[in-house]
Amino acid sequence: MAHYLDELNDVQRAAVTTIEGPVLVIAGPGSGKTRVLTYRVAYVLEQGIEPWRVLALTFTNKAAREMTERIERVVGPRARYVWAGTFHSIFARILRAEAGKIGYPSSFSIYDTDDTVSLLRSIIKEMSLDPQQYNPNAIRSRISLAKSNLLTPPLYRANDQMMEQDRQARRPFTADIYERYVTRCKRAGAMDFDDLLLQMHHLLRNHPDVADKYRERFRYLHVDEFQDTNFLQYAILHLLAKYPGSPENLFAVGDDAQSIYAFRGATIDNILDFSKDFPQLKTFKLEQNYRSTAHIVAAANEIIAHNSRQLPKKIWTARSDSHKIRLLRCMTDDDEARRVVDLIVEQKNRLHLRNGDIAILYRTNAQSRKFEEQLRRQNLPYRVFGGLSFYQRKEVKDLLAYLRLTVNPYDEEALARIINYPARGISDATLTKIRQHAAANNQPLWDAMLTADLPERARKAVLNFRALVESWQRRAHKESAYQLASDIYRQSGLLDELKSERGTEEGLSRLQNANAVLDAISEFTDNASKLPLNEESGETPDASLAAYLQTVTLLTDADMASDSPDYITLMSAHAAKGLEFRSVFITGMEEMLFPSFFALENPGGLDEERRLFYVAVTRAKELLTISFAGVRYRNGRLAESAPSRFLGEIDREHYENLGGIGSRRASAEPISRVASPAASRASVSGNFSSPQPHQSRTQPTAPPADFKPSPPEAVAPGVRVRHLKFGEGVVRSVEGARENRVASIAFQGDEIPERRLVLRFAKLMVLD
DNA sequence: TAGGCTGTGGTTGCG
DNA sequence: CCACAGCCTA
Repeated sequence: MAHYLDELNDVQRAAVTTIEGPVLVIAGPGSGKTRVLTYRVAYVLEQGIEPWRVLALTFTNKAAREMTERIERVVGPRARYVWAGTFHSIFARILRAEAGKIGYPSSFSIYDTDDTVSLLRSIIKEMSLDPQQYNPNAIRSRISLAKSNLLTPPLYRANDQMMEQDRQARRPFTADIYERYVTRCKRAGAMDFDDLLLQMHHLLRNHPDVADKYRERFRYLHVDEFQDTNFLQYAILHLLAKYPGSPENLFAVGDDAQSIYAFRGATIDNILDFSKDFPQLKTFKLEQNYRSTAHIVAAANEIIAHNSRQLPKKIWTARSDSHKIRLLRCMTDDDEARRVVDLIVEQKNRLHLRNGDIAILYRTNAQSRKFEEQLRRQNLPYRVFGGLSFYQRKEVKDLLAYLRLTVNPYDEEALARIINYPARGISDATLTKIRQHAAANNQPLWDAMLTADLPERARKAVLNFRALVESWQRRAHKESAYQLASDIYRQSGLLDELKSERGTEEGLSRLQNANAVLDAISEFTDNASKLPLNEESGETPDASLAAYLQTVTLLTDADMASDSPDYITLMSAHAAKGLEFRSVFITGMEEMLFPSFFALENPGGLDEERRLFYVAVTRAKELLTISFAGVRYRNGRLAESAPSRFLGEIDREHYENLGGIGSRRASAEPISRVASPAASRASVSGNFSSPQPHQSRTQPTAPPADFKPSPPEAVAPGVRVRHLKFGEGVVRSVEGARENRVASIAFQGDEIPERRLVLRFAKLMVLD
């Protein structure tokens, strides 16, 4: 038996060595999922299977790359010929080769979300619909939902449920927008992200010769993060794996408890359908967690037990040494950021954590700002993930639009973006005329540029621009992508435009970003010449500009190499999936934020939020800190908030402290110090209110009978008050109005001279 | 034609 | 509060 198999436990090894027939691995957090997937591919290769017969579909490019690297370590450079990538990148590659069969140019454009939205915006405008009512983003997700469920425009119209939903949302013309959108994408030779899947499905479905070819090629199919696949993705897998005479070698790894993309169309039904469609299915459950210590694993189990629909499993860990979960009850979001960062400093000093061991997680990206401010104050290096991606920056998109137009002149989003940027005398009015002309004659903008009736000056400018692009097009097949791209960069005027703004910090960074695109193209051409696509067919390496563009559109920020290796990670809980850190801070654990306001309105939304919390908690290896604030800015308004119901779903034995505001004393002591259960119970003050009915175990202790909270209005400067936790004190001052009133109170024997309590939130009893 | 100003809307997010 | 779209003005 190969050496690497010795690194696996019994269940893992059984899964890895079952290489014939359908296999489902239910892999709990930290259970060695990546290792199983990697070794399984290695094992298949060791049986003498050619690497190009192995397909491995992952959720992110990063996961694919990591997997390839790890396989390579086991089996050597052969690993590079494995078809490992995301659904989108693998299918883009196949579609590029087969584009002619489905009526697309092989250099088709890929529309990203911004392109899609901007196209929808123009369609909505052309149709004279109200953009308020027909919110382009809402329409976009609608179309995405349709495509993910194989609903083409005619099927959409015939679907009573979809049509009724549109009527109820007062968007009855959604189907018409959808139809136009599809026509326009086709005319532009463009596919959006969903099309990469949908067209792949069409290709396999309607072209038996193509289907045979890829079924023959891919004898071993692997899917990572199976719980996050949607109906369409599953349908494609089904086409590839289920046919007469198929070996049905489909190996799927996932965890229903970590499904957090239902809002995007992912469906747990895929896991259930899997066993129906493939009756030979063998299922393995990986339940041992190698990542986290005991309290973290136990807390995670308790959280997920509150969900109704899930596959039964019990995650356990052999690691008993364990810190308890630390709670930070904070006054405001500013206070929260300060205390989280203070605690990070303390953890670094006391436990010798590196920055890279630490992550701050939050529900919404907007929460990152306050943490950034505090981290800067402490001079701690950090990196924020999410938000505006590199590839969404204006200067990057502008340059890419020039390149796209060169490769595919019918790409209307690219054309509209740069036809007059930098300014070259083609006004909005001119573009509108070209658009109207194109619409009237049902022809692409590129052709309409020649035939539209324009005033002489505008006409000249348009023809000049067209000639410039044509000069690049003629070179596209002959020259290297890099040479051509750098000429386009200069000749388009984009370089000069960016150079003229490099005086400011922002302008300089824009110039650098655009330059970075050229560096990336240079790197791409180098790499492509090193690695043939396919050793079997002898396909030549594709270093063309078109190939680069189809890759780059599918990249995200997470795929960029980092220059500073040791930084604190700031990201949304979603983005943290698949990662692990020694110390994790989950912040903003408040009702209406986590769980989000939105989730509470949708059926199943609460369960999905709970799974998200489960994912966040299980990122922590040793230290888990959860914070929440009584008051935070939301949409410019100061809003109060209650602790998240999810906090009450964890048994208090796993908490080091309960809402321990002001426990400066405690924080000076080792975190491993275990608070006595009695002390913990006593310190919980009735704020763990939970709307969930089935939580008797974690109901808060009632306050003493002689404690009657006074109305907030009764609290005024000078009066003596009692607080359940801090004891007696004197009110020094009161600021703010109504629900935002905050009192500064000096409590007897308190190490903090004055505490600021939000009156709507704090329970205070006036004593005189 | 470009920049400034006002109004509006605002989860989560892989490709 | 903050980002952005669309409108208006110089």
